[in-house]
Amino acid sequence: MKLTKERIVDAGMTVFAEVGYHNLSMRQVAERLDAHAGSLYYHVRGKEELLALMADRVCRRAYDTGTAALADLPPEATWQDRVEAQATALRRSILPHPGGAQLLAESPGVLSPGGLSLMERLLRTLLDAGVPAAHCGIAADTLLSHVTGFVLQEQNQPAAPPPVTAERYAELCEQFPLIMGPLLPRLDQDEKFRRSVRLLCAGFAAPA
Amino acid sequence: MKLTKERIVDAGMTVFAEVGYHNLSMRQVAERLDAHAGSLYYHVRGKEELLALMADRVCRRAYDTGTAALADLPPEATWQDRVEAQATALRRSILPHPGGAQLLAESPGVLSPGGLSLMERLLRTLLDAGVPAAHCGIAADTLLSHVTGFVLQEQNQPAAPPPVTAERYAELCEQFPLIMGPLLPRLDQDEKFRRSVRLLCAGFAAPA
DNA sequence: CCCCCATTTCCAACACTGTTCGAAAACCGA
DNA sequence: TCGGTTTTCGAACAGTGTTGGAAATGGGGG
Repeated sequence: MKLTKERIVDAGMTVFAEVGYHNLSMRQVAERLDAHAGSLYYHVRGKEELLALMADRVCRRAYDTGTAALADLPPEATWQDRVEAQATALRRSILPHPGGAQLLAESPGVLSPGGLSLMERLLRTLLDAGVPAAHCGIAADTLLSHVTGFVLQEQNQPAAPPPVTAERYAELCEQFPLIMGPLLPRLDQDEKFRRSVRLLCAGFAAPA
Repeated sequence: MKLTKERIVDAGMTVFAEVGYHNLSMRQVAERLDAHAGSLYYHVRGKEELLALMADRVCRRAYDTGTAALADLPPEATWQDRVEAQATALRRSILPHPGGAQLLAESPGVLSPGGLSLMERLLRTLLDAGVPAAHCGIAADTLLSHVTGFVLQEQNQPAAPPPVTAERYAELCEQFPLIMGPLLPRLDQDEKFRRSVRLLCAGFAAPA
């Protein structure tokens, strides 16, 4: 079948979902299309452009699932709920692809059409909510970069934390009492994300 | 001169500052030490470990410059000032290395000694400030991931924005009126960063 | 039909990467 | 000086992104 920019990005996305960001190679993408690596370069300037297109696609998917999530919201939902819905839609779109946060991070995220759509809708929600107009720009920007930053840490956390000896543990408790102490509740990532978004929203609503 | 983990990390940092994250190769690091690439692997398990060590060093430097910045603060400084000082210290430590945010992003940032130090001190300032204890954990986590997220976008913004045709510009204005509109003041990055940190602080102080 | 031309694909190469491994060298105490 | 350990070399391997010239493919006009 004929090669197309669209089809290349499709193949890139499936390979991406399978092997993750770091192991994604042009040759694998080409192989999935029964083509040779060099052929891709007739349709795409280089790997960077392909990655940028894929990042844009992630943003678009996040936008679509976001509209669905917003539609499912009960009518009495607050604007914080609407913000949270968009944030989790973005997070959920990034998470299934291992290293997906890097993808969004490396390509100039918000300049693609998909990224702009996310930004625009977020600004709309904030303005409609009565958030001080002077805040809205930084607020939306902050929230988006926070989501990618959060998922970045999330995806790079080692699945199995390295074992620590008892003495090493004691040493850590002495050196970092607050971190090790009972102050940090061991929440799962979903809950941590929820709360961090609420925290941001609280900041948005604060007076200038 | 003898090869050492410490010296390897040193060489890695200088090469890193020169060529940036994406072009950093073992062979360049080795060359700077008048050694061959294979020799590094006697002292370091692989590139990942080297990068992790370098990330830790960035955090340590951020910690040190942070203590200096805190010491220079006037006594009437608010706790928001203290938080901002630490945040900008971290940002300033990442910025001079092209792609430095990726370095912190890819290695499990907060688990290294340097990262833990940053976290611990941030928790301390938040607690001393009377921030609700239930907030502090997520707050510190959020702020740190926000800084890396912010610098990530900052460093990946194309230095020269691509030229847009007049019709393309009009199309953008119609599709994204809020983004293109007068609502987003064109601030320089320093000011944007300052405000975003203030925004986060406002959220931290909000009641549960 | 056939030929020609443009679009598209192949394929071999290049320079480079991280990493491994056996051999050579350097070091150091006995 | 010997012997053993620690350290370095140097070549190799498999893989990467990317390029450019040669081959194939596809579709109109004579």
